Amino acid sequence: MPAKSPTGAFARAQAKGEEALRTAMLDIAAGLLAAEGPAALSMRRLATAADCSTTVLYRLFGAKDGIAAALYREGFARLRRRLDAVPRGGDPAAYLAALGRAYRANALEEPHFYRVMHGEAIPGFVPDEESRAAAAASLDVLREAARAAVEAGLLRADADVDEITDTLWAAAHGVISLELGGHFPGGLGEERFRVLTRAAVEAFVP
Amino acid sequence: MPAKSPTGAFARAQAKGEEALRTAMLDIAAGLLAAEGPAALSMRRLATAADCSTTVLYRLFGAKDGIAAALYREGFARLRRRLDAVPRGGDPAAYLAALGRAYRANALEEPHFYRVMHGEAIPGFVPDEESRAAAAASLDVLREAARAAVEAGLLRADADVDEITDTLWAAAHGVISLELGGHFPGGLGEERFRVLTRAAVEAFVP
DNA sequence: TATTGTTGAGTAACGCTGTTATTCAACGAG
DNA sequence: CTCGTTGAATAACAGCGTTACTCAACAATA
Repeated sequence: MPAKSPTGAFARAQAKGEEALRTAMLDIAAGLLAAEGPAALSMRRLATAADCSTTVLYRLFGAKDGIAAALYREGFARLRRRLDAVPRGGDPAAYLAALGRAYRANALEEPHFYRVMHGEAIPGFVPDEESRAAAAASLDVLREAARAAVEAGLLRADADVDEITDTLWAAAHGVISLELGGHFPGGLGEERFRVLTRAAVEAFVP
Repeated sequence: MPAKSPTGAFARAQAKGEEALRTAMLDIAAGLLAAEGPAALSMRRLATAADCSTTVLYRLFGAKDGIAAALYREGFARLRRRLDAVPRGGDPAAYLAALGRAYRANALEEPHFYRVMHGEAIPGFVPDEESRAAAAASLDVLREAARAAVEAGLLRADADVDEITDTLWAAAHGVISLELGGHFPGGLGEERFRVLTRAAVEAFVP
């Protein structure tokens, strides 16, 4: 095998145009993040992993913030896919509970991603408006589930759907954030998670 | 004034022994954190602000983690003082609401501290068991308020006090964390905060 | 075909970070 | 007076984000 043959992920994706290159680079970054945590997300480390120089990264993402933003959006996109994949059975209450479990599972299976999605991990990063809108849109299916539950008479008819949605999101995120922060010694478990989040649902039961 | 005269905060505290020195250094760190954010918390910056070398910091705190741990505990100590200062009027429900407002006010007035307290801000820092125990103890007054509310018959008698406490904490923290993350465009306001956290209380009302 | 202009990547540097080995000054004990 | 200890400063190491400079490869033009 000739030494000059391009074998890196960078060279392989380079032939397919800039967009493919960006995607490939983001894949590498996501892999690095999931495997080794946010500390491994340095420009040099990333360039080495992709077999290229840091210049390429700056052309593709502008700066490190660009990579952080891409990972932020990727994290919420994964969450969205995860939530969308939850089967909506006939029972709206069971569906809401399943969404909660899926949300938590997504967070715990890739905690580094969850931390990036909530401002931790990458020091100076603040998502722009568009990214935050995309993040909020990841919860569309939750909002729909809340609406369905109201219309099915399972939740109070006079309750605001947005209020329900935000309450549920905050409750789930709050518990998971404290769990990741180590504030529940010995972990939490699905049952305890259900207990600590059920108030957010039950308060809206007529 | 002779140039050799010790005028820095370091020199001033040095005369009072090691513990005073540590306290003074922590004060400087807390000021730097509150004023300029976690990015300003570098060993060199801190040493410069205290008019000493970085060596002193390593003797006092071991490593940067030591400073992070100290700020973590300081943040929760401030929270505790804040919550303890809330006047407990006769009405347990109003007291619980006031505790919630105080918790949020504390977080929003010094958001950098709140971020340090919840793992953000200082990349690699993970609090040890003792620090986390102290953090949990900051909420003792909330636990007491929950117990009082149960005993007053305001909350369900069969409800577990720890369950109520954790539910309230997670609800408040979840809303505030999302608020700091920019997920409520245009901010939140006390009224909206009350709305989004009231489910955590109302679910326990008999 | 020869020349020019453009695009894109690599190198090396700047100033910053956390950390520590080395050096040196001050002080108390013998 | 000398010795040992304590504690602070200096300077160095590797790594960080970022970018100015350099050069090679290719397209367009004369």
